[in-house]
Amino acid sequence: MRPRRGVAGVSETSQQPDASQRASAKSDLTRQRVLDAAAQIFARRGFSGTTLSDIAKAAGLKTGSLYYHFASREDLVAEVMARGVRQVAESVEAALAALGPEARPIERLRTAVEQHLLCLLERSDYARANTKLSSEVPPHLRSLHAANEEIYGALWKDLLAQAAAAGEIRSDLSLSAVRMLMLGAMAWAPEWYRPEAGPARDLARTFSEMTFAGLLPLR
Amino acid sequence: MRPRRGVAGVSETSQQPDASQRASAKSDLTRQRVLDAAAQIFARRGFSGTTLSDIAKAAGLKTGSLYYHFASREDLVAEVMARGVRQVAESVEAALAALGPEARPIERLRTAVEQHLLCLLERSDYARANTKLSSEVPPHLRSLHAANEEIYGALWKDLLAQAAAAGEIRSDLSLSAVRMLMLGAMAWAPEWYRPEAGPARDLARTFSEMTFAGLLPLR
DNA sequence: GTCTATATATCGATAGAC
DNA sequence: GTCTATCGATATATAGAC
Repeated sequence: MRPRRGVAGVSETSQQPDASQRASAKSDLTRQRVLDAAAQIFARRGFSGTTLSDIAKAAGLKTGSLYYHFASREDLVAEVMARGVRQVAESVEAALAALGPEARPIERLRTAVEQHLLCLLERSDYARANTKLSSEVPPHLRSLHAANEEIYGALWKDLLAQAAAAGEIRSDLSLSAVRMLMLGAMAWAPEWYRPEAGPARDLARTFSEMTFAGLLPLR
Repeated sequence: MRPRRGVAGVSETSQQPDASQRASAKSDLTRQRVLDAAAQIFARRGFSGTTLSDIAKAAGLKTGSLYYHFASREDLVAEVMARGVRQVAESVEAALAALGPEARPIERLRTAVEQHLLCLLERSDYARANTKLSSEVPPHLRSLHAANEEIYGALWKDLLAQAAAAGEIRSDLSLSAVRMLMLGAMAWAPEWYRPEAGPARDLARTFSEMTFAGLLPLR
């Protein structure tokens, strides 16, 4: 049987909260283990390079057992992707919040760039899996996922629009082209980045320097 | 039976050049049709999203017939990828040659950027297929392909190194990081670019402007 | 909840007729 | 050269024991 989900699976009127919570806790823990394994493997081998048996083995289960936790492979993929967007969004939003309300738009934009890239490179298997999966996944899953990406994309539109409105970035370039080019450069980074070549922080700095000040010699 | 390849399949001592050329021409034409169909479909649906029967159908053949022209799916993929790198390299090299020998390094670099992106966006299914496949393909194929990419990568290393040596771009940034970030931004572009949003030339201009002059207001 | 066993589908690849 | 037919491997998914 499949466990009830929603509202964290906790029955509000239960007389034995401990028992019901413990039962749900075991299921949730396994489910989490499966998701973590899936995110890690999807991030490395991509959508079609990853089978359910790969994931089950990494999570210490047999393939058939996955269907207790997920209705289908698509459902599992969709949840990994949703978590991926959410983790990046939360990372970036937290860093922006830490800047405080008096931060200038350009500083907020630079913070977003560096956090997005750091999250992708060294913080989250889910984030890496999401970017990789989003370019491989069949149209059906892609459109299911579009709404999540849209919300995060709106944050970037705002950051760029406000920087432009404040005159802190150029206004003669298409902001949507700029946004996609920046996100693209970062999305591709996990494909070639090797930690041995240097810390991710340095790469993030290089990227924001190149993006904001450009490659031409400083005047 | 498989047709002889190499030296364009033409027998130098044949008494009936017409006949032998016509025979090889038919095979070569079909082979070309298969490759074109494969490049187009791989570019759109990726490695695992594309089956041999998809390709055969698009080329007007049955699946089994593909094996007359290619020994395996891997061989077909490898040839599509090899052509992809070659087409981009030839596009860029032709544009560089057209600049003439007196062109300054920064101008050569800008030309390479714009040609690379244009080739990816609107010139070549093979180029698009190659970038998409290279991030999906199993390790075995990836290393087979590494040598081709290495050669093209060397062209970019040269362009950047010479621009830096001439003092025409900044020397305080890691050139290899810069190179990969630029190639990555362009590699991702086919994923989101829609011709309705504007000509590819404009996008190429936006990218080179952003890369060289940066997003900060012009001083 | 997880297991084993199996149904079902599909893909890459091969063999042989034409 | 292309076809039809089919083999063998592997993947997702299901059923039922424990």
